[in-house]
Amino acid sequence: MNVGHTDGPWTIAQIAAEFDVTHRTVRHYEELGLITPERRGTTRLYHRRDRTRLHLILRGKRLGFPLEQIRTIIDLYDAPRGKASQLEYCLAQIDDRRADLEQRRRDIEDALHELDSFEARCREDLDRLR
Amino acid sequence: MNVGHTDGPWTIAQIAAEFDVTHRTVRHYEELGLITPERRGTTRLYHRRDRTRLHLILRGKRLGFPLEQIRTIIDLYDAPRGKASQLEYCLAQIDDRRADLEQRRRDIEDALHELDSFEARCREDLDRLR
DNA sequence: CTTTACGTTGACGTTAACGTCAAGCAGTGA
DNA sequence: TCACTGCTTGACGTTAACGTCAACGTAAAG
Repeated sequence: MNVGHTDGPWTIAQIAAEFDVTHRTVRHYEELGLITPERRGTTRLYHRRDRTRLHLILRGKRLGFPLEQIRTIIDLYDAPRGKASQLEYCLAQIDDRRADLEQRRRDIEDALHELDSFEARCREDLDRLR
Repeated sequence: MNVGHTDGPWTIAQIAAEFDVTHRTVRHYEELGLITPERRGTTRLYHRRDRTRLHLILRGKRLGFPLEQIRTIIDLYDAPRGKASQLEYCLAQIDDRRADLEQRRRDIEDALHELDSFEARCREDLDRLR
């Protein structure tokens, strides 16, 4: 069986193409500390961990979060949680994040409902025109 | 009964305070054509229509849309829809917008689920620590 | 009648998130 | 060996979304 095909380390070009971003974008995220690829000599090598992070970054961007905030979020997932104080801090952060996301969800629901009723009005007008 | 209290025209300071933005921000939105307040002499007067638009703008911002895109959306709501061709254009735009919003909603659902399972893990760890 | 509070128009500054060269190194197939 | 392809590091440019003066008009209040 072929195992080396889907999980080896990836080059910056492969990563960029797969996530449909430019190489400059990937580098920018690294400059901000959002991803930290391995270095073989001077060349960057991306592992599964980096891909996971990139995935989270791009979703955060689609949701309109600034990169700095995205960094604190994905760092939270990777943060050490050995002591009770650290775990409690995590739980508090989680609550904050959830509140934010739920607000956005409400906004989206509202927008979708308005869109629905607007569509209904348009269809009525269109029917009446025939 | 008092009717004049809640629906007169408003000044820029009142509008800005009520929506918790700066006067500069309101002016910026006007520069981009997102709102077009009345002018009494040189002074701006904001009506219910402007408030509705501002409300849509700020929700769009919370959802991470760029102002230019927000403009096309709220213009859509106010656009003339007399002819069938115009109505059909509106309906097409509505579908586009809905697809976009639904994508965002999926992203949010995913993020919330990850947050849930992350919280569960944290709580387990915390329980085990006691 | 002058201060004080708001309002207005520039116009330049700032931050975020990259885009866009330029110039150089490194492996590799002909 | 040489040309080519891909990767790397600067470093400056750009766009969006305002922030931040400065300088001025005006209307009510003392």
